[in-house]
Amino acid sequence: MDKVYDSKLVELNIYEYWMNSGYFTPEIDKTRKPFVIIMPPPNVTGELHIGHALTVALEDLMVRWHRMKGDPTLFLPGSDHAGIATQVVVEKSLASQGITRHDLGRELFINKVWEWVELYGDRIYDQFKRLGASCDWSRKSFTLDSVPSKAVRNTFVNLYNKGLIYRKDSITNWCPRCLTALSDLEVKYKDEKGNLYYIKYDIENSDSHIVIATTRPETMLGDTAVAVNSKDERYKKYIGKSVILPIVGRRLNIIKDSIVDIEYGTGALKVTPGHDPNDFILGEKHKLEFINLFDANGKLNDNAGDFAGLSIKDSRNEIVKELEKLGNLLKIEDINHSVGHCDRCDEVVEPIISKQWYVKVEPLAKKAREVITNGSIKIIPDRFSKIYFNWMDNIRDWCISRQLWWGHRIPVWNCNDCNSTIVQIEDIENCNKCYSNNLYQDPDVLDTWFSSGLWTHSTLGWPENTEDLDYFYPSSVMETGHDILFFWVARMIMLGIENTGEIPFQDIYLHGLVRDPDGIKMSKSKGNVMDPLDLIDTYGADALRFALTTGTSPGNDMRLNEQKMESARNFANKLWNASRFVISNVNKYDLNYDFHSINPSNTHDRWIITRYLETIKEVDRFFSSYQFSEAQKSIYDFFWTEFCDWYLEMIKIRLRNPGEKDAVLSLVYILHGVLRLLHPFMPFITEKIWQLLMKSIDSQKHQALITSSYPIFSETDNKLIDNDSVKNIMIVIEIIRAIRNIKVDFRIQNINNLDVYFKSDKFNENIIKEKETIIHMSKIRSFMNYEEFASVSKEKTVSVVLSNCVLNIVLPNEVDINIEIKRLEFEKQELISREDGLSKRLNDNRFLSNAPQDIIDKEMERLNSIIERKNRIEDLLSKTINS
RNA sequence: GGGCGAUUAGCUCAGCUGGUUAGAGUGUCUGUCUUACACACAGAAGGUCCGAGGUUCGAGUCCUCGAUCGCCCA
Repeated sequence: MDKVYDSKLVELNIYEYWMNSGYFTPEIDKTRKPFVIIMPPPNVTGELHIGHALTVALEDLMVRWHRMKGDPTLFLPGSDHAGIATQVVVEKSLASQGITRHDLGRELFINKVWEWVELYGDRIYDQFKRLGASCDWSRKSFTLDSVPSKAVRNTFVNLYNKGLIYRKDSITNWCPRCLTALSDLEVKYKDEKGNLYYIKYDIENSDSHIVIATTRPETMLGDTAVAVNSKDERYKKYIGKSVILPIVGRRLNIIKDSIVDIEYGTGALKVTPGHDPNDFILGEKHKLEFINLFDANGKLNDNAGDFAGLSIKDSRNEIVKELEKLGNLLKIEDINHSVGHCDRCDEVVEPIISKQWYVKVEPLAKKAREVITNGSIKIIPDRFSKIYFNWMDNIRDWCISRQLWWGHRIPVWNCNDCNSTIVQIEDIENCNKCYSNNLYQDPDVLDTWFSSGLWTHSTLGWPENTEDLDYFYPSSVMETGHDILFFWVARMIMLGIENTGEIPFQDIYLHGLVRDPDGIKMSKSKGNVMDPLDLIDTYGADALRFALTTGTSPGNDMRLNEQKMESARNFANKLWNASRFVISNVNKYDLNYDFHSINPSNTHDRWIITRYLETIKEVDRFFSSYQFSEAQKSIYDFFWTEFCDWYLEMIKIRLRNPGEKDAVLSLVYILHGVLRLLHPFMPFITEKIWQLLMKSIDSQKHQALITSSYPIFSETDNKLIDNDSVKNIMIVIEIIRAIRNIKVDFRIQNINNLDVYFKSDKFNENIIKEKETIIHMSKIRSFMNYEEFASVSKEKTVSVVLSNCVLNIVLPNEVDINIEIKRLEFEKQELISREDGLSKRLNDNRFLSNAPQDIIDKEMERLNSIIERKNRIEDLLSKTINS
């Protein structure tokens, strides 16, 4: 084994070994409940980013834990066609050759996208493999594969037939760059600086006028009314009259509506039903005319008169100029307002009227709400339930049609001859009614999230009643980022219940965002992304995974930086070297490693095994309650501090003695356990070491770590729990620490020239047994019982009072008695203040009558031990002063 | 406007049924190449747990109010 662990030499081989051995594919065993995670599908042409790395780290650790616990475990991978994103990428590439998708036409363009998918589609899978994701690749799925596509059509047709999908002319968010409708969720509102334009609308046949204020003056071309609040004294008199729309000259009625906010702007509202969601509602209510100003390419259309052909952005300037010229523009104010942007391309979204397909969500949402309320599905962390309810309770219909080419085409045909609309699962040649073949399919495709919403069951074969669907559905955990709770998780619940009648998963685990070292969201445009593949190259996949799950809690954002990566890599190296040490010792012995019969007699071994078993219990508890970071920390602390820093050092002297088989057995026992404990967090290095360890203890048979058993505390382990050994080792550690401290305090070089004497009322025997350990680890010359102390010069002696014994340390030089008194006084003061606090509590009747007995006992014990120590120090002080 | 979260050591964060002297990583300072590991070892310093009330024998932890920052929804 090399002195430094090199992840590059290990990871690829190990992954191939697992994959070729078929460890990722579960065996269906109907007598056992499977553990299933269906991976959130990444964009098929996307690249691995740090969010994926976190997702894999968390999912794979759950998956590996369950697999090792013996559950039939399925981790199902797949990818998403990502409608807009993929289409935009391919369009960009075509643009570099001067071609647009319209030049190619729909069919050729889609072929181009498929070519792209063929070329890059596997890249993201290869990247997931580098992270160590133990997915069942034989079951991988793509949203445009035939089964998921069939699921999409079935769902659409079912919902349509139930009246839950409908088509309607309505006001929709529309992205002028992507040239498609968007759902409400795909619009992100940002506070921005803008202007409030005050425009004068002259009252017809009158000298007076009304001033309206607007942030989007260009939409005035589509105004069809002016609305005021009937309680507004300023405008009451104008209700029922008309104004003349500047530039256009159209006559607009002045209507009243209580929705108009008297306080906002001038209190008079221009009503543009074609281009504002609120005005749309007003328009329907008051039966106003709806004027659409934009064409499908985001330019102003003929309804804009002289402005036709301008882009939306340009039209604002032109119209403002014109209003100014006409003297209708009174003033421009700076304001902050909330502006909707396209989630995908960040362009300002325009509300326009168009014919779109919608899902009537309310009936679905009702059931989806219920399964959280009644606990059928649990959200971790729980606080996201509230956010979920809040959304479900204010839900609006979901616009699912997109004016794109790449995606699931809507299964709706119209007959040009008889005008009928046919909605069905299978492609159609002839009209159902008139048998005409003069049909055309709805040109739109479905929102990508529509197919993603079926992911929990479409990946398992639905709508067919497959064995996979029967066995693996519903899945165990849906693990994903909290940012897509509505987009995805909520819709999977709605559609999962709708399609299968069952919940799609039992638990939802939501993770936070990975941010850059300054806490800023990573983005390519900001240039602050940390590339997971670079991090893997530099530090190893294990280190990346470990770093991503260190010190985090569910749902909370985390920052990643190089220090964390280094720290994780250092831990891997520590594991490597400790294992190197263990294995090198194993090779010196010919032992029978039967871990079931382990029962060492030495205190060191009994102590470390007890601590190991306690760690197992803790880890199991943390894993079961989704506290992965805490589980990881338990293992880290046990391994590094107790096992490496103390146990390994302690037994080094024993290992010099060739008869010490128990020490080697215990070493291997613990390492064997630690590797299994750590495997879900650091799969590669643990598997590699496992192979080396297994080879060294038994070259005949060895199983892979990935399929070995996760350590679990069992009843038979109880006999190995030895609290007396723990107590003894605590005393030994306290003694060693105290001696080391004195050596530093008195600036004694690290040479073995000190004699230390000790005295203990209760533990003399136990301490003397550990004499060699103490000498070795504190690097002193001798360690003896107090009786032999008489002959030693008191001037050179420093005394330390510990909780269970007193040490007298003889230094090479005389000790300044004043410094010694000061040191003892300081300790005494500290003990007195603690004693005061404790005795106050223990004299308080309210504490005694209310606190549970075990707490009172504990406090009592502490107080006694403090008093005892204090007395010893006082004793020492009086002797020191009097000598 | 409504909701959620965060505020704990210089920095980044844990701390999930309220109970020792509040922890870790990292950084800083002092030593050490002690034959598993300098990606290491030994030791040290460093905290009014955002503020103010309250509940309780006991509060970083529970409740109320407030401050600052962030996020979500409208």
